[in-house]
Amino acid sequence: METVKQRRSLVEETYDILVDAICTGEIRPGERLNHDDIASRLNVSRQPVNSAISILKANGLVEDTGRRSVIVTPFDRHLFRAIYDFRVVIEPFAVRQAGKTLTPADRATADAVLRAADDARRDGSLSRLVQADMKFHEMIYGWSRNPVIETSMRMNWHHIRRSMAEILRDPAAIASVWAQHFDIVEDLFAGEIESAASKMENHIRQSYDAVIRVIETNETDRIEV
Amino acid sequence: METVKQRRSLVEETYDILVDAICTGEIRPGERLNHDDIASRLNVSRQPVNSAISILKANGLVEDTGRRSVIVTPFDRHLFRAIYDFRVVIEPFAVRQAGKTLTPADRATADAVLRAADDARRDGSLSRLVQADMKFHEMIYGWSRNPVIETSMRMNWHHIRRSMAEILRDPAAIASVWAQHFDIVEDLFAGEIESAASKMENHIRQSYDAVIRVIETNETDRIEV
DNA sequence: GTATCGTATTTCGTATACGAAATGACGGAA
DNA sequence: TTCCGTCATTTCGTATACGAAATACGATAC
Repeated sequence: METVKQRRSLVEETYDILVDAICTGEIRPGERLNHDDIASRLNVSRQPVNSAISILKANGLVEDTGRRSVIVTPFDRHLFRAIYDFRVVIEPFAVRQAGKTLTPADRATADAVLRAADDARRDGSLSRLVQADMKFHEMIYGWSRNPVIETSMRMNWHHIRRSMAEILRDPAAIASVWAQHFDIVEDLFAGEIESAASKMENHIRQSYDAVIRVIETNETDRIEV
Repeated sequence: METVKQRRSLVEETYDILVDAICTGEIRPGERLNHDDIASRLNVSRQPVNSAISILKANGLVEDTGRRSVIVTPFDRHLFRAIYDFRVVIEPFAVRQAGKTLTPADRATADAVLRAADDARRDGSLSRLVQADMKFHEMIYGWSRNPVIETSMRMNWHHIRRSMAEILRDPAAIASVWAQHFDIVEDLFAGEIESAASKMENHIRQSYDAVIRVIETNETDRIEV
């Protein structure tokens, strides 16, 4: 017999919904979060909303204004630079660690992830494409068997998601990104760990350049207080 | 004129107190957190305790049992391995970044931190020594001007604190740790960035070995459910 | 004596209540 | 008209209330 599905608490549900709303831009940077409003919209009381917002605050997705409401932490070019600098180091590290324990059985996972991206490309679904990109990198984190990589990247991905949609608007960029993902997987399963790691490093550097290009182009759109 | 001191909410106060209690071992791994109990002990209502525990849960310091209480996440040798593997990569990275922007004015900060450690050694205060060790590394994170390093290491430090006290019980280890810190600072201000980075890598590897040694020796003490 | 079930008690999650601080609106004085 | 003070309203943080689920305990059957 199997165990009963663990009911998620309203706090967790609320938290996830708010994270998503922030990452998709449904709630804009700088916008206020009104407890009553959110509570009635989600059809819960203010109490779970309050707890969820405490978590968001602890994670830096919203910030205190010193007044009577919190706001969505504004986009910050410096933060993106920091995240990508960080990834340039962490992602190749994850690849090297992954290479140590990888088994042929993991190939199936990789194929599934790559296929999901193909499907999303065909459907032209931007959000599924972002999802697939995240899944690819999370797969590598998982293979690294280092939970610290996974948890420390989780927060970053919330921010990355906030920009990723912009990059993947360009079909050429999409093709290039997934060609690189494919190469990295190939190298990994061929046992060419160092080659995979350095391809990953290049992959991140290129994404970084793309993000910066997009942010600088859209800069005027994004300056909002 | 300076701004009025922002009153901290009971949630934040409670959170900090609980983090501290967990890290010092006052609440043991595996122990349950009783809302009523904590609330009356801290002289607040259950509501801020509830929110604080939600944050602890989101950060992995406590975990759901599926029953009616959360427990302090048990010590996990695998986690320490993961944290130190991670640090072996991140700390030298932080040093390299720090080297890019370091100015002679930062020397004063470094001296203050090193002196604080000396004072703690003389007083034989273990907790202040742990504090000083953390301050040293946080100083480097700060110099790196990469906020991601700082935030991703914050959670890890909670866990590191849970073991650090053990290492620093050995006077020889204390001397060695701080000699290494001193060398790293010297190299950094002499502009020998690569040398500083590689000394940092060795420093972390050695601390890692020390942690593992301590944990393995004390293993029997620590297995508690 | 042991196993099993029913009931009392504890404990948590969520809703609601309440007070304090921030915001906004209005009106009077300069 | 502009500035400032007062009062009404909104909004948040925290406390308390309440129902549901988990645990503890005791009684009954074997």
